[in-house]
Amino acid sequence: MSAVLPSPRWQRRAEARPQELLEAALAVFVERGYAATRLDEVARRAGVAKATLYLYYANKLELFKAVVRHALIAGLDEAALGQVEMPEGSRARLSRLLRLFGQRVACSPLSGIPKLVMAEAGNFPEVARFYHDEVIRRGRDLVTGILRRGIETGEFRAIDVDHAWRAVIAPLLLAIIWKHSFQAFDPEPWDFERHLEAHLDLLFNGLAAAPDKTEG
Amino acid sequence: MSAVLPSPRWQRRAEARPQELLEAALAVFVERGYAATRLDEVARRAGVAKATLYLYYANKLELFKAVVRHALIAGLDEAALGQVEMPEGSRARLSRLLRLFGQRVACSPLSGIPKLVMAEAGNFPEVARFYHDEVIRRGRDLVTGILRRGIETGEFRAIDVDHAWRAVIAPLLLAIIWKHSFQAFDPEPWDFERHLEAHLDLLFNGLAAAPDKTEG
Amino acid sequence: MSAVLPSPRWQRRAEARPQELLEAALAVFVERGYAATRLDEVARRAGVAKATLYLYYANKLELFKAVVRHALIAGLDEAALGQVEMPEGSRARLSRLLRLFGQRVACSPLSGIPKLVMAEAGNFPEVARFYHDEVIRRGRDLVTGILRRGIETGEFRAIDVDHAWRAVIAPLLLAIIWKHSFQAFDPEPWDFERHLEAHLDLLFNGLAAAPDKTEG
Amino acid sequence: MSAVLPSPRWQRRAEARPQELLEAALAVFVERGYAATRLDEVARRAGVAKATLYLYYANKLELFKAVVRHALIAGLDEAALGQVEMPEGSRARLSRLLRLFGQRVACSPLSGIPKLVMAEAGNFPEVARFYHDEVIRRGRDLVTGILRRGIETGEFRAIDVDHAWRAVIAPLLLAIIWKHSFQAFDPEPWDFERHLEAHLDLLFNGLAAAPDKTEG
DNA sequence: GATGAATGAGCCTTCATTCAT
DNA sequence: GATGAATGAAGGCTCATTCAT
Repeated sequence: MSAVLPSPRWQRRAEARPQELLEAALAVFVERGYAATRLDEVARRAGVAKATLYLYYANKLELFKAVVRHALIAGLDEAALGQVEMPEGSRARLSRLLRLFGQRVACSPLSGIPKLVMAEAGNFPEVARFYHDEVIRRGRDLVTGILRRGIETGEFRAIDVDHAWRAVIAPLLLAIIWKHSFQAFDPEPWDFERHLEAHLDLLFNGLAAAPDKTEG
Repeated sequence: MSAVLPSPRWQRRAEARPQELLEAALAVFVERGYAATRLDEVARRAGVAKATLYLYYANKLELFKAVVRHALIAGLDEAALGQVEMPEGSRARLSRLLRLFGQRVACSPLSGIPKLVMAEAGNFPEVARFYHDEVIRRGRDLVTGILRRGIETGEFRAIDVDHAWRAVIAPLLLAIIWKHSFQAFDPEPWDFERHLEAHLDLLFNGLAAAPDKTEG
Repeated sequence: MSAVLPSPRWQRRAEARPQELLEAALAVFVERGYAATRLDEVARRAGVAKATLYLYYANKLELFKAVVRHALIAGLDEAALGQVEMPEGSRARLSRLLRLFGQRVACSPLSGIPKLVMAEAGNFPEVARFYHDEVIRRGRDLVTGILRRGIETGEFRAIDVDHAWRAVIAPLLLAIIWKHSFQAFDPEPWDFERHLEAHLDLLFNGLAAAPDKTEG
Repeated sequence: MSAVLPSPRWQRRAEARPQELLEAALAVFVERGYAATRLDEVARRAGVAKATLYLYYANKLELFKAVVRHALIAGLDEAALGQVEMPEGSRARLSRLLRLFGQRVACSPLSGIPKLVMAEAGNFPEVARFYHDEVIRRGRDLVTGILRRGIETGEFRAIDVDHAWRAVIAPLLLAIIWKHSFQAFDPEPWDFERHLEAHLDLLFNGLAAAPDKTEG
């Protein structure tokens, strides 16, 4: 029978389409940011006509929201991988966590997602809330968990965990921003490894339980 | 009666104008970001015609540069000058610098500028280059200068200054991002002071020249 | 009743559009010149939105080029082809070429294009270069080709072809200028035919291979 | 009496300012053409503020008219110098006239005026009429006078003087157009001398009274 | 369902012109 | 009279969105 039917000019891909559109959109949003993303380009990369986007998403904003939701779910699964417990010391555990994040996120195309969120969160509270509640909270819990355990075991000094966790994470996020925003203008090539080592060096010395140090 | 006086169509304010324009522009850039800032709106807020902007600044980019110079670079140069004059130790010096940045930038509306730049640098290479060359470089030089001096005097350990400076700054930039993107969704109120203290605590312990600490 | 039919907001005319746009553009360019032509007006005359122009032509310059190609270059190429096919003498050939140009260009609205180019070339180097490279070169090649052939066959004197070709063409261009600039103020009606005859008369006598004529 | 009356406005205009303004304006109009001339630039070259222009000329158009009037009067006086009669033959006379025009106008900055007029006449009938009546008519009379005399004396063939005069002048005008519009895009340097020689060669051969020549 | 074609609203920038001093 | 300062009206171009097929 099918031999009789004229082959349609396009194929019905209602199933696969949304996925493909989201992936193309993610790529462009990550590269360009929200405002600078042209739906023309998204469509081109997805291999469809621009109008086709509107069959699936009401407008640019809805597409953006769908992209972030979709991408963050993937990102969360990725993050979950890093959570397997190992019977190591707190220091090794923290080290492993940060290195893992470096490999899996900061040094991969995935880094586009936190970058995108940091860049656009201000304009899209929904996105910000989602990311805060689902991603950041988990990351924070991981870090504070390790810190607290390290303090209990005496490996770390008794620091203000609820505020210090950001200082632990900050250099990794800065690395992501640097890579996406300024790397191109820095004459020296970007060396994430040494950047991370410098941070860990400072961090572990800063965390280390030691005799006494007075305030500055 | 005043009703008789013909209200002039416009006022001549050559002296005050640049200031007023910069202030209006700062406000709009901070609220909307670079790309989304409409010169129409800047002009409206400054109470002038759009064309008047072009009497003082050649184009949008130049206006932005002027805003950044006025709002950030002036402060940085001031800070650099202040640095030389104080006969303090490196630790106090670094502490003072970071606290100053916290007060003057991170906790003020000015924080909108680094936020904006981080968000949109990817789309506006000229903006990114300018910020990198004019602002970041100044900040980096201040920090690395203090670190190097501290190492020379023996206050600090011999760390990898060229890579560690970002770790010193990162928590402040993260604070800015946090404030603009996620603060609203955090049940706990944002306490920059304690955040900074936690960072300084870690940092100075991490920097402190001390007996022996082995790698992790 | 026809009143019930919803009149479509626009019509889809992918086939006919380019032609229509070019015709509208030609008319406006001829009436107003290059700089003074508003794309708004071109669009209005073509019955489309301004943005529609950009579906077919990247910008004003490209639109202009397309107009010139459509209106002039096609004719020149046609003329060049015709040249090869005719078994006439060089004199008849030159005569035919100039008469053709007279009919097709000088005496038609198309004359607006050379006029416009001559008038505005100084301000739009790209326009000038395009016209020089695409139109003038073609015209020059046609003329010099005929002249050289005529000299070879002995029909014409051995003149300085590389400099004389402009003298062959000049009266035709002057005719165009006259028509567009001064015709209206000349009490005598403009008689292109006789003007051309006077030129050809002078020209062919000037070209004719003849006994001896001494210098002046 | 005049000492008592306040000096009328028009008297002030007869002083130095208008001259300077006109000269500056001439230079810019010649360089840029009418539409592309910026009053800003005219003012800058004249060393006055833009608003000052409006004290002397109601608007851009009036300034343009004044410039053309002023410049062409000077040009005509210049041209009149060449009219002194000499006891030469018609051929030498015509040769001298064209060479003189070449030197004094085509190869001098004055060429900007005919160019300007040819370019903008279509849009400014007043200018066109003025130029036609005052300049072109004189040029035509000079040329036709020489031609008629040459025919009478038997030096020239009996040609259609009333139509041929344009063919005599055309190459010179084309030279002016070429210089201003296309010279820059021609790889070969512009050689006015040879261009003129080629024209005169053709012209005098075409004019020469000679045995018999058949068909055109 | 899919898309090529079309558009309206808007933005940055320019410039002749006018006002206030 | 002279001018620095200001502006209104455009113009070229872009792009999210919608329609006709």
